[in-house]
Amino acid sequence: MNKINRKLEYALMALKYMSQKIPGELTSAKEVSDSFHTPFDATARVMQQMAQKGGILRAEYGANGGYQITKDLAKVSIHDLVEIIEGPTALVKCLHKEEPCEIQKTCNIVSPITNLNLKLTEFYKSVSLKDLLVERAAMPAKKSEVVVNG
Amino acid sequence: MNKINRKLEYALMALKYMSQKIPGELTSAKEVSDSFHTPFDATARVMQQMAQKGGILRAEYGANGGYQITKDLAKVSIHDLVEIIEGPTALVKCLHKEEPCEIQKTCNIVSPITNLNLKLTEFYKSVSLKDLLVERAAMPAKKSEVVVNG
DNA sequence: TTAAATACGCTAAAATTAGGCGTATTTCGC
DNA sequence: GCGAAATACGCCTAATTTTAGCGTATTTAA
Repeated sequence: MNKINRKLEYALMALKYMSQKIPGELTSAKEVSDSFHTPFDATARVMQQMAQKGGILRAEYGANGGYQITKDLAKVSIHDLVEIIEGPTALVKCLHKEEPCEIQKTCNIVSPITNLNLKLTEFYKSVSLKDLLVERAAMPAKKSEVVVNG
Repeated sequence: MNKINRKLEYALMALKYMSQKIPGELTSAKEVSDSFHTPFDATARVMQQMAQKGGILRAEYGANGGYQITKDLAKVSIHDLVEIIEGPTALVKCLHKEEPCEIQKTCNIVSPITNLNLKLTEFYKSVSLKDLLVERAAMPAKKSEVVVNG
């Protein structure tokens, strides 16, 4: 469990790359895929998603077009990004109703899993993209309390 | 990301089931798979792993054999269990050396991912199987601080 | 008008997960 | 002693998910 997939990696790489540019400068998907030797299509797609679904980026069409960070990365959590890239997140499918599990009638761990899922979501919401990606010289560690028992 | 796999589900179901029995009573894999309608082989396998690799369970051979919880579930974390069931855990493969990634030379997110991986591991280590599985009537919530920035 | 860029649906390949089969070993009960 | 029931475990196949690529439409600068 807990493996990061390629799309999320590409998204993080692009965001970090873009966050190091001077604000307002455009970055094309090709520029990112060339810089890191990531597959163009997949790289382009996650940048599209961040522009379309999340509004983290703004797209400029046409030749010389590209993307630009529009949201304050301190206000976007890793949880937000994951939902943009992967859609609704949950430890198990049965937690977002779509698919009732075939053993649900007898399942004895719905409550524990639900609880763990909640705590994990809290954790991911507590980590901003700025925390994660942006280098900060000497900033005091901010603590986020995560309640383990509920 | 963060999806729980079947093996881990079966392990948790078995552990919760067993934790509700009177201490010392044996539970066979068949009993668990019958109770929850989980596939026998997969269910048996995770119970074997918990006995062999982790020492959470003790196996008794032969007819009327079965398993018994031997470790204090308060002292086994969900992180421990995941490693027993899935082996070494990491957000990305390149963190346990085995497989160097093909884009590693240019990768700009090794440090962020490493950091996130560390915090996530801390989180999972802070949740014991007792916290997760055992019903406790009126126990005050214990807080575990997880430092988000490092 | 052409080139470079975003936008996106569709399909195929690759990797991972899940399940099942076969067999060996242990031990209880008859 | 024998058969049944249980753990132990290697191996193989099917199913699912992930990953990548192709094709095409649209937008805009030069």
